[in-house]
Amino acid sequence: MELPEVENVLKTLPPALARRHIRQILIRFPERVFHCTPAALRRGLRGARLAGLGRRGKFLLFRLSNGQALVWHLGMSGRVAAGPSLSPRKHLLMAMKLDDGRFIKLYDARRFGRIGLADLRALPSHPFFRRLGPEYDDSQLTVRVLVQSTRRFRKKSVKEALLDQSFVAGLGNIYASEVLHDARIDPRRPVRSLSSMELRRLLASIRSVLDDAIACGGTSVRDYVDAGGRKGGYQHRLKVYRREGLACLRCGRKSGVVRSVQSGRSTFYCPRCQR
DNA sequence: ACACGACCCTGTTCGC
DNA sequence: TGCGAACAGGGTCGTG
Repeated sequence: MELPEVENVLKTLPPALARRHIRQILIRFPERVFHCTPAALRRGLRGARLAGLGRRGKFLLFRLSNGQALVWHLGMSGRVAAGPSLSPRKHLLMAMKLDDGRFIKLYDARRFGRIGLADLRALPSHPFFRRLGPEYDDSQLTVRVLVQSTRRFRKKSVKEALLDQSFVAGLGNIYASEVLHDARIDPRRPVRSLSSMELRRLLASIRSVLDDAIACGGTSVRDYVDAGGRKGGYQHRLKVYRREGLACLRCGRKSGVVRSVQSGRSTFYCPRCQR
């Protein structure tokens, strides 16, 4: 679940859920609660009123009127659903019963996700967020900031830097490959070796690819669905991700897209037009 | 101070 | 068809 998918999950949760009071909390995988005890999470949520939704990087925020927020990182397989009953219970991570009788249900098949409670006024210092880099659309994020940031990385490739949430928050494995193809940069290049002109292209591509993906409702390459159970549409726009052996959609090179592995994760790129 | 691999899980797809 | 291996929108921790 990357930034565009999280963004679409929050956009597709029924707005009517906000302003409802939380009556009951069910936590089925207490080992997935971090930085506070499950009891403290329960105490923070019970009786509170939902005040809106937010996002920071890949974290989804359920803002509460008591100044706190339920924070959820969806991991690889997080899903959310709202409805009149608790079923289905398979892979249910936690649920909140609201005062209109409906449930907000958080699912996590692989249990890589994390939930926690954060004080909204101190969000940046919360352990979940302390090391997060800038949002992709933050006006404070400039080429100059990126140039400065690349100096921290001794050996890291530009692909690995894009996956590092302290560089820019929100990119994951699909969009890292797509962004680098859009920017015509070889993913294996040491990020330190990029010129400021290349970083300018990289930043522009981060913004355009993520904006497009959000507008398309995210990428459903496997089983991602939004809060309404609907698939995204960006999988039809992917230029390289999971297109190994197929022609490059930009330069036309036959069997152009190559798959390699970096830090144990697949990278897809065109060796002709990405340099 | 870094870089790397192992590890946490379940589900689906692939190759023999 | 069966069965194990490989792989999957992620991140943290221990080790060298």
